[in-house]
Amino acid sequence: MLRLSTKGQYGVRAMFEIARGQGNKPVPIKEIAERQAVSVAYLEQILNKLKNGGLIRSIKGPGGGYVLINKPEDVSISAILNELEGPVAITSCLDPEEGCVRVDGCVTYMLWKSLGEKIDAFLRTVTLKDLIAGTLFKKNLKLKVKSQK
Amino acid sequence: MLRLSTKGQYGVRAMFEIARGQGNKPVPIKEIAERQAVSVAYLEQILNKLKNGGLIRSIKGPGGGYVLINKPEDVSISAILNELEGPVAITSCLDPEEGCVRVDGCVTYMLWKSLGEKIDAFLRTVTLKDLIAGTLFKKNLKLKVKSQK
DNA sequence: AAAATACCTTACTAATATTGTCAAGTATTC
DNA sequence: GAATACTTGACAATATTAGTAAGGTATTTT
Repeated sequence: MLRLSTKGQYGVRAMFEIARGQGNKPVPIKEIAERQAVSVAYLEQILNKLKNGGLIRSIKGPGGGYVLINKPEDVSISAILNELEGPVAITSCLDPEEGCVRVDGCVTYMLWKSLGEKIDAFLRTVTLKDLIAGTLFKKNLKLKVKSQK
Repeated sequence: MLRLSTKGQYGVRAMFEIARGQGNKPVPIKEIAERQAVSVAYLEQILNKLKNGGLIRSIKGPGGGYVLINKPEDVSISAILNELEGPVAITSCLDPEEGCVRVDGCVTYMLWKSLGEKIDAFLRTVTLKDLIAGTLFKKNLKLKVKSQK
């Protein structure tokens, strides 16, 4: 359950590829597509969204490609996924574009809301730099959920 | 993103209804269906899974209905969702029934794995009793993610 | 200037998953 | 034995996902 779409997954990986090329040359879409074994056409849709969201910019012409707008340490996974799939919304109640329909006293409303917030809080703490450095594993060990029932 | 299916949502609410009737009489499916404005036929599918999963049992005949097998404080949301939708698996890589196909060094593997674990850890801390008591909100305030970068 | 490279946009389609409905049972109690 | 209630399996409508296809436009290098 709670599967992330391939768009989100590929998007994060594409951003990773672009971030890795940071400082050197722009990363052409073809290169990203090859490394991820995804079609250029599909990637174009994804990168387009990220571009409109102000996360990357494109450089045309030979030698061109995509470049990050911000530094890798300033790009969170949350920001990437938000652009590609909108905010975390476990239920339609919590989707800003929909809203609560059901009558009952919304017993579960707080449950799904809390879960969504927890997820986003986590995704905000992880950045592209973490992916590049491969520090995620270590870092995660230090992130603990403290229950004080 | 990360939407939970209605099956999972209705399932949790159905379990809530059954838990609320605990100690009194078995809760007939018709009653649950009415309170949630869901068809009996659809609910049957859901309750059937929960029954096979050992979370509830059914009592036939007039006056019959569904009853929890364990106490509300021993039934976590995680257990319910696991039965209805399988374990949290953000990507197919992490689905026990599938597995990793992609070639690349799995840069994001730990990311999705960590997220999945975080989600499940949270869902394990919330039980039907919490929903009944309405303590979720307060409790959640005390659950903090401690980042020690 | 023209060719090569690379991005840009829109439309469309196939596959899959979700969200249910429907029908015909079986079991139990009053 | 009639009413109540659960049980099972097949099926269909809808929505979403995942991806293709085609025909652009913009920029740089030679």
